[in-house]
Amino acid sequence: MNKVVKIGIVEDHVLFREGLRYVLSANHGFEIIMEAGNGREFLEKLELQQPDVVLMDIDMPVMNGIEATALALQKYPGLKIITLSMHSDYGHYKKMIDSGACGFVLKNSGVNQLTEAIFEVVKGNSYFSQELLMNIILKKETPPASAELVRQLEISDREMDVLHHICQGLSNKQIAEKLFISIKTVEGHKSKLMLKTETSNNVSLVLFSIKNQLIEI
Amino acid sequence: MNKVVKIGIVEDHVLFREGLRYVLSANHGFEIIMEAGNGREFLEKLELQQPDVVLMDIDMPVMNGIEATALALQKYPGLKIITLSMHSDYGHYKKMIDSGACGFVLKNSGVNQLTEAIFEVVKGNSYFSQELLMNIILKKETPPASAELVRQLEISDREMDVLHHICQGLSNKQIAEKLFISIKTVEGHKSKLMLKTETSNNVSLVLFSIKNQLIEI
DNA sequence: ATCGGAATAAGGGAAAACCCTTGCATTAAA
DNA sequence: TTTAATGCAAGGGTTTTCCCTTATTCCGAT
Repeated sequence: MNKVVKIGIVEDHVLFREGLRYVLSANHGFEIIMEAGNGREFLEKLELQQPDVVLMDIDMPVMNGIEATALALQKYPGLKIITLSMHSDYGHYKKMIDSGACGFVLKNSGVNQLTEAIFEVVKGNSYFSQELLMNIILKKETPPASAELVRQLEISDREMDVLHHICQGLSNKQIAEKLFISIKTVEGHKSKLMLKTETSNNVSLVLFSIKNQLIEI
Repeated sequence: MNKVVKIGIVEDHVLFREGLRYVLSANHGFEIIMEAGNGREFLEKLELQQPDVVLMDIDMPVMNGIEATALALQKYPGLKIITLSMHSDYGHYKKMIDSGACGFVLKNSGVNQLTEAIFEVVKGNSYFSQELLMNIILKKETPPASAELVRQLEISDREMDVLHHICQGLSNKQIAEKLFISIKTVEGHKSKLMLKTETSNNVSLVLFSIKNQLIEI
């Protein structure tokens, strides 16, 4: 299986496209058989000839890469489409995956990565730039420093105890029994918590705690 | 910069360790200069000689890889530690990152990946197995199909209306005013919701809704 | 046409939550 | 040592929620 990989480039920036053609041509395993400046143009040219692998930009005029990918795969399910974008956020990643792309390489990656991505998808695997994946994971991590917030709001240890129990869905009575204090005391702590978090009832207090990662759910 | 990379292996399964030594030795750029069966043993041997790169298992007797990594880097900050584990979940990933590991390769990966990881960390980069990262991202995606669940629980449209308002932190009274119905009706819907979701109060109902993605927060 | 079931709406009374206030102990400042 | 501040605990009274029951409408089935 050492035949030449036929590649299509869909990218609106002419200079970038030319650079891409140049660096990929250096590899004798690749042959660029098609170029398009937007999704619509790509779909038209796709009727004439089908590449093995398509390098697809996302942001393009007339028709973007997300639509183009979905439509192209509808007609030619065997196509391997690698997203080539500068966006490394989850939204773009998700949309391209949903459209059927089997790879995602960032524009600021080296040629090596792109080359590897092409080889991987030809083999039937998927390839996603490490940088992209790590970026997504990092962004998904808890943004606010919860311990920090607890200090800022001046929530005491005992109040945190009560808060944890509230966020388990326990009633004041149940919490009182668990902590060996009266219901009234639980209510007292809860009132303080609602004051400090500027919430008005049980639910909004729990929502605040979840949103600000004061508790785990 | 073409000198031989000195490698340490910390892994409690002897067979796996031997296999690892064998496949890595095939590469003349690598030299295995140390092996240890657990974190404690590794730290002791580390006093005698320091590898460039350490392949570190997580689950080990006496001292696990998380502790060992943190302690080793405390004393030898220049060490490059690559986690070598079968666990591809976020928890293990996070703990090893926090301990200071600069790479993570799954045990069921090929030698190529491990080799690349070693080269990358030697260059000062980090390396994380694509499989691991994708697994983390996939697991973080909303698991249950919420629309499905709504149908399963036979939650009516009106009940969903009420649920949405409850999950905004509104009181029954406020919801009643918004929906132009009496408080009693709101309570009725809420009771039905609690029955269907098997929850016992406002908070547990909200928690259930969040966990099962019935609502957005 | 009528019957049964489900969704919607609402009432009464009991239980729980909420709000305000007080007492007490510990700690820090005057 | 007194004073002030803070966290914890709890009571009284009002409001809200919870639970059980009932009425009405709509709709599909007999």
